[in-house]
Amino acid sequence: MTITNKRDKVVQTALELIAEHGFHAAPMSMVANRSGVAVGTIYRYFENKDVLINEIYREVEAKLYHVLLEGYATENPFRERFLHLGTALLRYFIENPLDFRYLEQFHNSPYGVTFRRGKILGKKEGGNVFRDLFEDGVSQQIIKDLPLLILFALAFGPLLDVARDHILGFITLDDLLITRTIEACWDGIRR
Amino acid sequence: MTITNKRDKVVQTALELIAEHGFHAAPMSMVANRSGVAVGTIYRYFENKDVLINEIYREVEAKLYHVLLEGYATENPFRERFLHLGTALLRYFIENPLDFRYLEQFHNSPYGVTFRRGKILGKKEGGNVFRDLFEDGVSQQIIKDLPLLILFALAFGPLLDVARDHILGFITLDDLLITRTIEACWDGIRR
Amino acid sequence: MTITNKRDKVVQTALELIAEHGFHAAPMSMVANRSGVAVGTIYRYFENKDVLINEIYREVEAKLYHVLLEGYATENPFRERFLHLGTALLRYFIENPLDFRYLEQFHNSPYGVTFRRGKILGKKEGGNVFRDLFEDGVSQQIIKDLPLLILFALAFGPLLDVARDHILGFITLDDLLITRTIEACWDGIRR
Amino acid sequence: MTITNKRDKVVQTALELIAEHGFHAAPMSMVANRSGVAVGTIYRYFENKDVLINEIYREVEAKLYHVLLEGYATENPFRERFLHLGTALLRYFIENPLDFRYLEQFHNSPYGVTFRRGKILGKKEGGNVFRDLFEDGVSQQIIKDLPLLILFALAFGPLLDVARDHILGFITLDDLLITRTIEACWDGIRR
DNA sequence: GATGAATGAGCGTTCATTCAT
DNA sequence: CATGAATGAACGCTCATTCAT
Repeated sequence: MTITNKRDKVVQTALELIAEHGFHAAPMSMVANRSGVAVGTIYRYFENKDVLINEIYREVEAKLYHVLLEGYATENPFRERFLHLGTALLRYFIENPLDFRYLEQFHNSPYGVTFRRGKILGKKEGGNVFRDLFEDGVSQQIIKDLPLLILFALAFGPLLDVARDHILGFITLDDLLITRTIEACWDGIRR
Repeated sequence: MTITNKRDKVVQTALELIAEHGFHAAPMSMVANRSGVAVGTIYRYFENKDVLINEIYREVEAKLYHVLLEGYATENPFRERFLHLGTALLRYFIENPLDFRYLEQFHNSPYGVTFRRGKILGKKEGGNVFRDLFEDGVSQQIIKDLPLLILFALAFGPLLDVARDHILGFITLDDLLITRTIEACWDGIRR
Repeated sequence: MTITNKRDKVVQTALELIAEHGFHAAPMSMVANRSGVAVGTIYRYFENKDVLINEIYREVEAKLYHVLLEGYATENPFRERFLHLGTALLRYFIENPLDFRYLEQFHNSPYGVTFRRGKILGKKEGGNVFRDLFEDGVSQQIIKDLPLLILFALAFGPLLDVARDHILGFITLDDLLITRTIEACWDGIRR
Repeated sequence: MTITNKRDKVVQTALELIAEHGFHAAPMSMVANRSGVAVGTIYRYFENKDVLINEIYREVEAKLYHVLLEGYATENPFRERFLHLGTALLRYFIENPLDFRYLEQFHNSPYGVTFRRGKILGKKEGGNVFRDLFEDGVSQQIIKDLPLLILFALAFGPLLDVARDHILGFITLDDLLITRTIEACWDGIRR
């Protein structure tokens, strides 16, 4: 699936460059070069570098949410829904390390500061899923009665750490390890 | 406690600038200006910007380890030791938000790449404490039999997230919340 | 013949600045200014200052060799060939004092160290002419049997000195003086 | 003969540094360091760097003249006097390569521009020797009737070139070669 | 639409010089 | 006399952005 669309080629190239080496290592001229596009062309599609960076973020986030919600059934029992999301999240990052790295770069930068509030959970559609899930769990007295953000931290914080360690090659996650890790997170939040 | 020593003033200023706005937003000239020092003076104490940045890291890390180990008794039961470290860690970050932010900037940058492996846990004295603790816990069959890095992620990942949320003002941690959060982490790792 | 090409304007400006005042007195910003070009523009054409300096050298050398070889006939008798080269060399420097000064600055600097070996004589086409000529002269027993470098020194050293004195205004070389000087050099090398 | 005098230690160190690597490679702080002296101390003895550099020049020149005039007898025949000076000059440079290199650096720099006029020959005592010698030779019709500077170039230009080649290791001068080179210079100037 | 040459503010770093001790 | 910490102008170079073609 080669990208012919220039705009998308730019997005992809910038994503790779930034994910691998940070914002510093992705001058517009280099993005242009590797995209097979002229510098000026990038500015046709994105007003400036900030806009490009934010746009990439939005696209990655959208892709991620899309995958997370695939096969997610609101009517399933809480535990099942939690395991689904946790597993999908971890798998997505393992399979898309560039996206994971980009998200990390983004969050840990002036760009991401405004978004930080809810990390994986946002404000949009995707966000509500997490929020709904955990509010549901709390009111059903299945999980601990703690502020949402703390529940998120307990549930997903370890997953992100573990994804990073895997991507950096410090550990190797297999199916069993993934399952056991997510169940440990479950132990952390359940009553 | 105003700093009179120029070297330390530079360290403090750079720490603040970087913690708040990132490495980009801390040009040497600005560090100099805000330190009330000439640019050249910085270079008397630090060979270059990289050295300055690494030195700040080392100092923050040392301060943190010192606090963590205060009152830490190897002979105490596992759970007690774990709670001690978790609580000390979280409190330290809440009380030293600049240090927390600096550590985050550092780890999430080319500088920190080499250190990333063990986040809070390192190689030195401090690091062994964490490693020793968890290996102890595993062999005593008190905590889950998982790779160390996963245990670390479960135990401390949420604490860092929660510290960040507090520092950014999204939640307010009080003693009760701190205790409950750390106990939730405990639930995550214990058998 | 005004230069419209920016690259060449930069080369010319840098040549002048360096020839007249040395490498120190030719900061890139000044070269840019006097070229009517922005600093960044220079770096489109030359990777860095070193490259610019070496490139100028190459161009001057090429121009010089070209002139020297104009009308040079390998089949002529030795003495005639020698007089041709000596005269062409001296005349070139008198007519292109900036080139002369540049070559001097270059040779007398870290840049030129690697080239020093053969001063006027090089490795390329031009260089072989000198080498061939003198080896020919030695084997024909027309000139003294001395190491090539000493022959070069005897033959061309005085010409360079004399060119310098002329350019600096300490003497004024006319056709007669040029001829007599070169013939004196001839006396120095001939058997 | 270790130098205890601080002023002289500075002169010696600066001479070495500059001779070997050029003015660039001899920051005052480095000169101070290697001299075992504080930066400020240098400024006690030399108003500024320029003064230091000119002072070193003066000392080297004086040492050189002293050696040249050793055993120089005005009453000797012209040829003998010429050979004496040429030999002494060449030998001095071979034995004091640092002095040679310093002199070259100096002459080929803004500092030396004002002195260039007479290269080896100056204005002072030493200078008169050369001037007197050649004016004598011309009026006695022993050497060619050419401007003094041209005679100097013919007589000493090759010697300097040859000294440089020796110092840089491109040739190795022995007694025979020295003699033959100087006699070739003699051939260049004699009638 | 697309191009890429051109721009220049801004960065990290060096080093001659000063001056309080 | 001697010290060396402190200064800050100046340098080489980068890169986001513009605009004539």
